[in-house]
Amino acid sequence: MHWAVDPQAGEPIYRQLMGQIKRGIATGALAAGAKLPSVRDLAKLLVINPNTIVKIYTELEREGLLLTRRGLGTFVAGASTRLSRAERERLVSQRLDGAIVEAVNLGLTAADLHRLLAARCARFDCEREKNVG
Amino acid sequence: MHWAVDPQAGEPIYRQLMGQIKRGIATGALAAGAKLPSVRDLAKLLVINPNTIVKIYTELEREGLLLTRRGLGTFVAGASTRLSRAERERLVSQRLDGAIVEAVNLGLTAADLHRLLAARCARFDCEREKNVG
Amino acid sequence: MHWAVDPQAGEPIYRQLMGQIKRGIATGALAAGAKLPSVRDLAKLLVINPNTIVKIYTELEREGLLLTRRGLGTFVAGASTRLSRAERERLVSQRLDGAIVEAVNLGLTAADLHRLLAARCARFDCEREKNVG
Amino acid sequence: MHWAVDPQAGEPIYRQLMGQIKRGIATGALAAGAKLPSVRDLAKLLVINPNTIVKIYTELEREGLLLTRRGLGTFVAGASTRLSRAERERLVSQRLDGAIVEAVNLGLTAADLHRLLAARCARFDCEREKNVG
DNA sequence: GTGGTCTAGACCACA
DNA sequence: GTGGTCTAGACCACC
Repeated sequence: MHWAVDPQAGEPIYRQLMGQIKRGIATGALAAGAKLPSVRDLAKLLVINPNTIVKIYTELEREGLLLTRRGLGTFVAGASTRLSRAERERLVSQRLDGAIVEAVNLGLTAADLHRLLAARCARFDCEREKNVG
Repeated sequence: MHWAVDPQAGEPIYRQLMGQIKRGIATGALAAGAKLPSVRDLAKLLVINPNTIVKIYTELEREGLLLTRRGLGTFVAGASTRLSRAERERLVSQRLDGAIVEAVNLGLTAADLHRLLAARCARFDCEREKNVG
Repeated sequence: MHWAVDPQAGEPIYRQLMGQIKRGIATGALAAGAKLPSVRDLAKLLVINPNTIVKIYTELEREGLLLTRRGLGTFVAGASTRLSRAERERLVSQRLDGAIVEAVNLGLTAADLHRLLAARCARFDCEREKNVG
Repeated sequence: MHWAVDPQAGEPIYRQLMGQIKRGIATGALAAGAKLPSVRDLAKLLVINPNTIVKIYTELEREGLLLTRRGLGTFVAGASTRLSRAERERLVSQRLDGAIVEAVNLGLTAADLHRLLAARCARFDCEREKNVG
């Protein structure tokens, strides 16, 4: 896993890093059960404050993506600790709504959206295979 | 023009709305010379603070996209720069990528995503008709 | 609403205060839509660090009990923003499990538990009526 | 004696287990002179660090509740102080109160609570039989 | 005025 | 060693 944040970017550091971890888990770069760097190590590596890492790990644990065991460290959670089906679909739908509004405002149709979605899904599978293979 | 902001979204209200106006101009939904809603009308419609609208109009006027004529209202300035098709698809694809990462993390498949997308598009059309009709 | 925390207690300050707010909402002392004290005001009142209040409000917003609107303040959320039925039952069941384990270890039976539960529910309704009435 | 700890609970593991032993002694489930599991057996059973067990046994010995005899194991010391019925019901009621507050906040009724309690009690009995049988 | 983010550094509890 | 909590104080963005 390659760690990097840009403190100068408009997006807050903690949000950049959360996205990075989420993508890592989604693509398989961070497998279930894998141990994440300790709070202090990651803070030192990225030259940011440890509390910022604490915030990120805490937030991702609340979302069910990470598990933390005191004195041991923080780990990638398995799929077992996840939310209900309806809850998960609601979260994804929220994201899709953002894409739909964007598309409508830019003059794209529902058909365009489905085409783009298929294209991005395909590309996403490619990244995943690299990590698995 | 379809106006919508989400006060709960991470993106600040004023930025959501500025983006919407810029995109409206980019796609032609807001033609050169078109009149924008008055500050108080738009504030009432979106249930947000009128000062927020004032800030947006002022900022866009500073950027040269809008023109304010005392006592008449705010209008789209001439010579709007339309985005290319590829550019617009790139913006929408970014949003879709966010939805895909979320979906993979939550154990949903590409098929699930297409199903949810279709459902949300349908619902979005319904809401739109209510506003138009 | 009466605010009080004990920095000397074993339970962390933020957890004490979270419980207090939850009980306030549950009993009706904090009605839906009510505005909570600002981060700075509450911190000054309780003589604790503002960041501790921020942590509490953030956590309760994640749980869907509070809503925060930037520049306006933090408010008690309505019942509409709540979780799915299954999700809510899961959260409550976790608490009940704790009570069951405690009961078994102390030699109480399932019948005892139901009797105690009925008694505590009754007492809880009384508190609620005081706030409503 | 039914042994169980939850590494994800807010309460630290060592405190959960210490409470369990104290309650076992209080109710008589662990009679005076009874032998406790060996450090490594209990650690393996609960999938926790053996050092944690050592810490608990040492602390309880310091409190005079346990006695360690080299090469033989750890035993319950004499003259255990049993809690009164009222005292035990009070401890369980505290746990139930937590469940009630959570339930009210999540919009569940007293009837829901009783239903969930019955369901969890039933499930708990099943697990118990598996361990006994 | 409001909350959001981040830093620096302390002390504690846990495994 | 690990994470958890809290303080003090900074600067920013938002309404």
